[in-house]
Amino acid sequence: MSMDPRPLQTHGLSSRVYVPILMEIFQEKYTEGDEVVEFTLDDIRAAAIRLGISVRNPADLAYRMRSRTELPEVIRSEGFYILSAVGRGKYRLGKAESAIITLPSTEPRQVPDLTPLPVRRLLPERLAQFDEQALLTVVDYCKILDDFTGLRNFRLRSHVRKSVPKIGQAELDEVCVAISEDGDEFPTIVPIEAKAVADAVNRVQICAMVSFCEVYFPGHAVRPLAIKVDHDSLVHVLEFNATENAADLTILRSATYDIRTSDVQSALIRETTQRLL
DNA sequence: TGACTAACCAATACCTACAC
DNA sequence: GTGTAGGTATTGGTTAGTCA
Repeated sequence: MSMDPRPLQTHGLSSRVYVPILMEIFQEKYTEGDEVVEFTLDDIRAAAIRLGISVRNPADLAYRMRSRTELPEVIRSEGFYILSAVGRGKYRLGKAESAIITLPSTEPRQVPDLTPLPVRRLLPERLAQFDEQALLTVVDYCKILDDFTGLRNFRLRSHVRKSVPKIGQAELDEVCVAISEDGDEFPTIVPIEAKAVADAVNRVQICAMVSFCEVYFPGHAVRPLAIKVDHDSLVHVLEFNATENAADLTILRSATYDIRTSDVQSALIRETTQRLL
C-alpha cells in the first residue's frame, strides 16, 4: 500500500466558490431528519447570484464536489457523503459511510510487463506517472483482467459517454465483453473505471456504470471493476456488487498487481526522450 | 520556488426546438 | 417523422492562485 499520505480528495477548506455555494444550497434545502437533499443546476446558479459569486461552469460544482473535493464538514456531520446525479441537471446529496472507496490491502502479485516495446518505451517508466488511459493500455496488454476475472476479456469500447435515464450522462473508461475459456457462455459485461494516482475510486461512478449496463446491455451479467494505480506503482483491481445504489456498494473481490518492467524495457524507456504522456 | 488546491477550459455527447 | 442547429451537461486536463 502506498505510503503517500496525500488524501485522494482535497479538503475544500480554501474554496471560495464551490463550497460556499453548496453550503448555501444545503442550508436552504435541508431540514433536520431529511434522508436526501435534492437540488438542480438552477439552484446552483441562484445560490451563486445570492452570494454574489461568479461561477463560469455551474455543473462543474457537482462533479468537483463529488469526485475531487470532500463535502464540507457541516454536510458530512449530518451523514451526507454521496453527491449523485439523478437526472439531467439534477443532483442529490445522500447518506452513506463514505464517498470514496478505500483500497483494501492485499499481497501484490508480480506479473511481467507484456506491453510491446514500441508502445512501452513511449510511456513513463513508473506506472504511478500514468494517466488512466495509459493504465488501461498496460493492464490490457498484461492480461490483468483475464487473470482477475478468470474470463477472456475483449475490449468493446473505450471512453464511452452516454446518457442514462434518471442519471444523466455516464462515462465509462472502458467496457469489455467477457466469456469463459470455452467461449460458449452468454457474455458478461465488464464496465471499468480506471483511476490514476491523483483520483479516488468513487462510489457514484461505479453505480453509474451499473446503471449504464442495465440500460445498454439488458439481460447481461455485469461485473463492475475499478482499476487504480497507487503511488508505489501497484495496480489495484476491485470488483463490486452490481448495485445502482451507492450506499449499498461493496467490494466483492480485490487483487493487487506489481507489473514488473523488464531491464530491456527500462533501458529503452530511459533512452527515449519523446513521451506520449 | 515548488507543492498543493481550486477553478476554468475544451471536447464531446445529449437534448430541444424548429423547419421542412 | 427526420434532419439540423444551437444550447446544455459532463468530465479529464490545464492553468492560476496561494502558501510555506
